[in-house]
Amino acid sequence: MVKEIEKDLCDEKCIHPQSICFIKQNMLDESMVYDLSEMFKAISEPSRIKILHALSRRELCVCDLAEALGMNQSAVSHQLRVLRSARLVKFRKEGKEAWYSLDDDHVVTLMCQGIEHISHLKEK
Amino acid sequence: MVKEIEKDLCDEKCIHPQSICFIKQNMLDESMVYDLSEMFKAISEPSRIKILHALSRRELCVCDLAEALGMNQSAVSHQLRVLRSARLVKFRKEGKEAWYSLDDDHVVTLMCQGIEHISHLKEK
DNA sequence: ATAACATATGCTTATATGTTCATATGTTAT
DNA sequence: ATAACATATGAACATATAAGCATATGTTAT
Repeated sequence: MVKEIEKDLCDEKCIHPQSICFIKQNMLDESMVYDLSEMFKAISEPSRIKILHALSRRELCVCDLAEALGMNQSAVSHQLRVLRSARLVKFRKEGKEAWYSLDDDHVVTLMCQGIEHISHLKEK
Repeated sequence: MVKEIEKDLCDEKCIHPQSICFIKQNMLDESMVYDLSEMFKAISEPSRIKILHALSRRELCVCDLAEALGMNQSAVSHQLRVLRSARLVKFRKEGKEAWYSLDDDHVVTLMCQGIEHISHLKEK
């Protein structure tokens, strides 16, 4: 019976059919893989990490971010666009200024866990 | 006194000197940003996500990974190399085969939290 | 209306990275 | 020794992306 299922899921070339069947039965679906990828990609770029970390402390305008992080205005704006489309930050306009803040604390939580993890590795 | 510190840390161009000082005083150091970036980059690539997820279930050889994930052997091998240098997977040789497994449960924990997060978003 | 300013964005360039192909390395069986 | 096999790796190519420049958009003050 189990053999039958394995026969359906695997082809003859399999070296370890059971392993392959097991993986195939437990795979993440494509859209989950895609979303995970997008999320981690969003928080894997050094300048975006700095921006998110800064915003985790307080709401900031583009110009302040640029000045504080030593980036030029255009670069910050481009990265904020990426963070916006990943729904990680939101903003409100106040006159000429755009004040950005985190849209999603959860992602910063992930980032902080990453920080803990790395601090841990460094202690060793 | 506080004004003095701010004067040291900010230049005249600042639009909101206090914000900028605050960020500068609380910045992640460069090496942390770099390490975070490397770690998240390692788990932000679709094929690497699939590989890590598969390995989180059981030890697997290259060929099984390739077959189960529908990738060619070379692509898997290249990605395993990336994961190895990020110290996320380890392997042992057994005859012709190389059996890979996770080196670091913590990173998979991060991945799982990502999955929970996204599932949560999708429910809304 | 005009000037000064804050931000956004299209375009370009430089660089990074994933995949494939061909091949090298190392192992097992005959 | 040779053939078959599993894996690793170098080279080439295609694609993605970050950053800078120039400029557009929208706001405020005069």
